[in-house]
Amino acid sequence: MEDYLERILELMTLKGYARVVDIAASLQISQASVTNMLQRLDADGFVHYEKYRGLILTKMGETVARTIAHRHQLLTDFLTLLGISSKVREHDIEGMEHHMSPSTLSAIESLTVELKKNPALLKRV
Amino acid sequence: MEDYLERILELMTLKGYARVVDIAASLQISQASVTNMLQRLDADGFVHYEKYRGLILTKMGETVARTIAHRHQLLTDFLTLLGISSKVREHDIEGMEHHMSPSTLSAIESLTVELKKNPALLKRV
DNA sequence: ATTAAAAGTTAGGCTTGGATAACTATTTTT
DNA sequence: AAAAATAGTTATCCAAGCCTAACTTTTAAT
Repeated sequence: MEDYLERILELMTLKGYARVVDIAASLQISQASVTNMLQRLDADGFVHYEKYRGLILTKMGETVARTIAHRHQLLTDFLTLLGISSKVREHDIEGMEHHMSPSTLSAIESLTVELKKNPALLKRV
Repeated sequence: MEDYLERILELMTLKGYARVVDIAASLQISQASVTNMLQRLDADGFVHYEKYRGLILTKMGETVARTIAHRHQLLTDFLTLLGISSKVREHDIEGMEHHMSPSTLSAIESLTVELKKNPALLKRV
């Protein structure tokens, strides 16, 4: 569910709308799976979805999606700083991001800030 | 599967054997689920399992389990250094550990080493 | 040695999140 | 406006991993 919300926000931002076919291509899953999940996201109040007509994020859906996107960015920054290649980085973030608590994330966030100020230390990593 | 191997090694080390009932208690799942997974671990060559009689790790199973345990310890060290409370820490590690690539892990490992040498920086995190 | 308790197993079922195939609706092309 | 192409939906199925209930085996107590 989080992956869907993340991708929907991304498409919305990029193109102004998020179609089933685009979400499916972006997540590399079938359109049928997307339709299915959209019905759940609607039932759970994260999107308003009208069949054949499209969807928009609800207030709540957008808030959640932004939190997820922020988390993703934060992890990207951190792993980039550690010199992890973009492919491995994306794979790892994909796996980890939905399981990390706010306190761990905020610690990593401030660690990243400090590391950016300390290239000497980073060179040793 | 990794969770099982990790816990089996832990019980083996701690008590010299790993019974179904102990694995179940430790992972907080039913005994039935444990039996089921042991059959898979045996089929996949990670343990030798004889029903009603117990189990031992194969060479391969032990190697894998040690790798998993090392990874877990490494993440524990890192998050401890960041000041994450043990409860949250365990929860997060549980979620993340099975999705991290060797390169990310080794970067975090050497980062942890460097951070230990730099308490001034850590204080700011 | 019998019975009771504990441990282990099997069978069958549920949920999540995927898939394919067949169908319907919408959009684009001619 | 009709036909073709694209998009979206529904129905049905699958696998992983968990569950409970019912059963069997082993161990412990009397």
